[in-house]
Amino acid sequence: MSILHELRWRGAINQHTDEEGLLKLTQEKSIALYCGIDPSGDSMHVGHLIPFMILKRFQLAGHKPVILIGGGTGSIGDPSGRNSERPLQTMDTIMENAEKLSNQMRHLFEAGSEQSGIKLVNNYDWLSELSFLDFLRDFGKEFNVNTMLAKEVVASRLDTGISFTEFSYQIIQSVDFLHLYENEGVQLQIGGSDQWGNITAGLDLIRKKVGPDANAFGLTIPLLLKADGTKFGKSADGAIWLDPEKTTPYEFYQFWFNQDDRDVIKYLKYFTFLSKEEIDEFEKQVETEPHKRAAQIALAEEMTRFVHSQQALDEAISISQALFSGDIQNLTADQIASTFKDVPSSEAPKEERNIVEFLVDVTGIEPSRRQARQDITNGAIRIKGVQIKDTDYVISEADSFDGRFIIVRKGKKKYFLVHLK
RNA sequence: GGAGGGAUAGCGAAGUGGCCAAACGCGCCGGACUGUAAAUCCGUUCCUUCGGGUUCGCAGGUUCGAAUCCUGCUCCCUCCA
Repeated sequence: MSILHELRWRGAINQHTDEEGLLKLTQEKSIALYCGIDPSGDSMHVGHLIPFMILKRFQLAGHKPVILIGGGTGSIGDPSGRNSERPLQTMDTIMENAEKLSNQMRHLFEAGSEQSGIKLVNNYDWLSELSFLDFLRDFGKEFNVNTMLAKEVVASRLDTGISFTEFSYQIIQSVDFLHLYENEGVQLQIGGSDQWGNITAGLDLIRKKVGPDANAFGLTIPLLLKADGTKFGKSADGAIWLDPEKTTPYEFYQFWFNQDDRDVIKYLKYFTFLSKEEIDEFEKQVETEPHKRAAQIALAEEMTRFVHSQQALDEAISISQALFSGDIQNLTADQIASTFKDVPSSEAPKEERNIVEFLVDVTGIEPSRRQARQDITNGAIRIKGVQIKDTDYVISEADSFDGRFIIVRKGKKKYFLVHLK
């Protein structure tokens, strides 16, 4: 199965330029291709992962991926997918974010494979050297404002307004594509479906600068929606981050574990490197014995191992088993210290405390006394596995493990670890 | 520049002098069922020392009493120039 056929089977192709040509090219030789990310945040989240998983598939199929960190474009702000102007970030922040994203990329693309062949570039390196006059003379002349205005991203902003800075974004990204085409031999750019306009702008520029022999392509990936129609990867409390400091491996594991039956096969295709045969098998299992959650387990395991590590996965599994098997009473403090390190935690002084104060003032587990009392009355709060329904209950050392930890469970699935100091 | 319409809890949206801490829907948080799923059903959803306190764009005013009436201000939408 060729890489393009595989991507099609995985449902990962939204649109692309010249299908025939691209198919021919990718089958004939090993090509270089790129995908960019702007350092507007200090970590990727699972949504960002999508195009990069595709990049990785190209890599596995023998092609050469180039990852572009947009230190330059990030300082401008991509108007794609936005209905209002982005606030500019300081260069310090951008540089810091770029560094963090680079590290994440290295971790994802290099860990595990001894010779990765991955190339990481930062467009700040060439964009920052471009003078304003050179920009206008060398590139501005190739862009027709009418065409730029017609791009959906810009057109949708015409009534609310768009700054010249963001308007110019498509030119800047085009310069990147041209630069990589000329210097790195990059012939294909991939990205989310909102990048189509930017990608085609780049192709136009390449054709104008290089001439009719230019052989470059673009490919976009569909917007991933959940079965209930909402955006993938955003929970109520925010994005699921790849940075273990922001989303612990345990929470990350749980995120994938809890995916809807209707979505899980789609995600296996999108995010994992399991073969068609394996995924077909999971698809059958979801139909015949959904309660076993084989597909969700596979997804959670593959993703946690890929993004974090085998060790992080083992820990996530053992925390999950301890928590969801129910009886945590019998664990020792040492077991807790080693197993529960990824559960959201806080610190508390070692003293007796009313349960409401403990949940609100000491640990911040509950946002208000009213909410705390409500949850307690509803039977949603368990300390050391024991349901507490009395709002006057006093937490004491007897509720802890060896006077070192207190484990609070709120609702069915949320656990909190409190370190006693 | 002129004429109207609007701003209500996380969101949408009722309410046009007291019965309004504010209907209803969505979302959130709990609970039941289950498979740590979906759908469905139930409860809760400003804060509180449970006495009460602070809310309906912002600032004043009228009134025993204002989300509701009056004045000014800010922002948004529609029509005319």
